[in-house]
Amino acid sequence: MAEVRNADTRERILDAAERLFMAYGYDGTSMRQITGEASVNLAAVNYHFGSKEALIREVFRRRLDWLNEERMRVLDRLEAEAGGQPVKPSLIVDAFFGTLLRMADDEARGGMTFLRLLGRTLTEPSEFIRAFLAHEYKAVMDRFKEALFRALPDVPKAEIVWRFHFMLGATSYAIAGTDALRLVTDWQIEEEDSVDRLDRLVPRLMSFLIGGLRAPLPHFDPPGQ
Amino acid sequence: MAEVRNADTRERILDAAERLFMAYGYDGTSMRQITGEASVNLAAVNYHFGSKEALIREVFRRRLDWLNEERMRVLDRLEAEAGGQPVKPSLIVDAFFGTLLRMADDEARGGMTFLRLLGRTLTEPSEFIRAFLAHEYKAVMDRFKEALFRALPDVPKAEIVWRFHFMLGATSYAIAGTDALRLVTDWQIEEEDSVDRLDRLVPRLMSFLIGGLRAPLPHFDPPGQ
DNA sequence: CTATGATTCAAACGAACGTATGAATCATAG
DNA sequence: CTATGATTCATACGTTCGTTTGAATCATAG
Repeated sequence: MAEVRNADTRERILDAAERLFMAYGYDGTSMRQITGEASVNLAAVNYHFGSKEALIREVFRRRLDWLNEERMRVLDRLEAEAGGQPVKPSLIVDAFFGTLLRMADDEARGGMTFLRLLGRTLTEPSEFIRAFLAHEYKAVMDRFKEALFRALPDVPKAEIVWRFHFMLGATSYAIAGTDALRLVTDWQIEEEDSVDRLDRLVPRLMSFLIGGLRAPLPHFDPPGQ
Repeated sequence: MAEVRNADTRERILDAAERLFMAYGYDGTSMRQITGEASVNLAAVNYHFGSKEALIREVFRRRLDWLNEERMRVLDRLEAEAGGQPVKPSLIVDAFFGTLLRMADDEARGGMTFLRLLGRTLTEPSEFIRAFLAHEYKAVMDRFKEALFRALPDVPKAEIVWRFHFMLGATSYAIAGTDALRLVTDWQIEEEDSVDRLDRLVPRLMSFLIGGLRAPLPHFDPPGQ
């Protein structure tokens, strides 16, 4: 029995789908674009993955499995080194967002293409995609929220959750790419070539995130508290 | 000659399109959905607007024209009150992002629906939409960047532009709505009802944004500068 | 009332969509 | 070599897409 799955076809489809979903979105990318770019037959996607929905789930799973496990490993190590004490907030933020951003340099794990796809997809309209991501992210989110709760015992938990949310947004934009940056600027990012740009993006974004996370607490004007 | 355009049909189409584009995205919303929800004939969109592309442009123009003019007016007033001195960064940020967020309470100007649409659209894959938004935003962006340059003379301009970008991302996520928040939390936002939620979101987000904007500058590790 | 132009309407267009089918081709086990 | 099951392939299905058409309806000007 010949049971060896042709890994090459599967990978070629996943690579093409990753790139096209990043560029044109889920609804904006057709099966014929994907199979054309991957140089495989139109029926190959349904044969190997079952459907377009199942394909994009696999596109994400292929990268997110490793990413979220790596995030857990880094946080494990930080907590072990802290030996019972809470981990510093900046280290927790770096474990979550820094680990993500450093994927950009790792072409074997999707590199910048996957990062931009992920950045765009968190606001993706398609319900099933957001539901899928929420499910994939649940465990790692809970771990990191808990770590932040312990690291910032004086900050109300609701406030921490909101700031985590804000940090996700800032990061998504940052990695959604230069296209979105066109909203803010029209000059090419001056004196910086694109290799340099990423090296500088990480510390830039980290400063911003930590500054936001550690900002003075808001006070609510008229009614509540 | 009967030259009075039926404003009712146009407005009903725009309202339906705004709501549906918010919920399902541009590619995910069909003309038949829009005209069905608006209770108008299928051909009405092409008759009144020309095409689906022209329709979504009008959806945005209807709201953004006022928003960006209002932002300019607020900044005008702040600069007049400062009388030559630079305006405080927190006031500039509030003029830009606070003015946006306060639209949520103004149902006549789109309210929360338009805000969520805008939040989602800044990462919209469709090239022509981002190009259109960049064009619509150019003037107001330039004004606010200039104001921030003057307010923060010690911060490199490239740094300010990036941080503006990060602030846009955090805000987009915040207004893209509770759906995206599901990534971070699964509990209903506790003790807060949805009316209360918005009143608290604004000071929460503002604290975060100012904290990020005023964070210590990053230093770039190995090579450059 | 009549004429005119704006608007609405039902119906249809060709193109593109995701998916399914059954035969052809391939690699391997026996 | 033959048999088997995995994979590829060309082709087609039924649906939905955005847009167009030409007649019907409406409101107003003269």
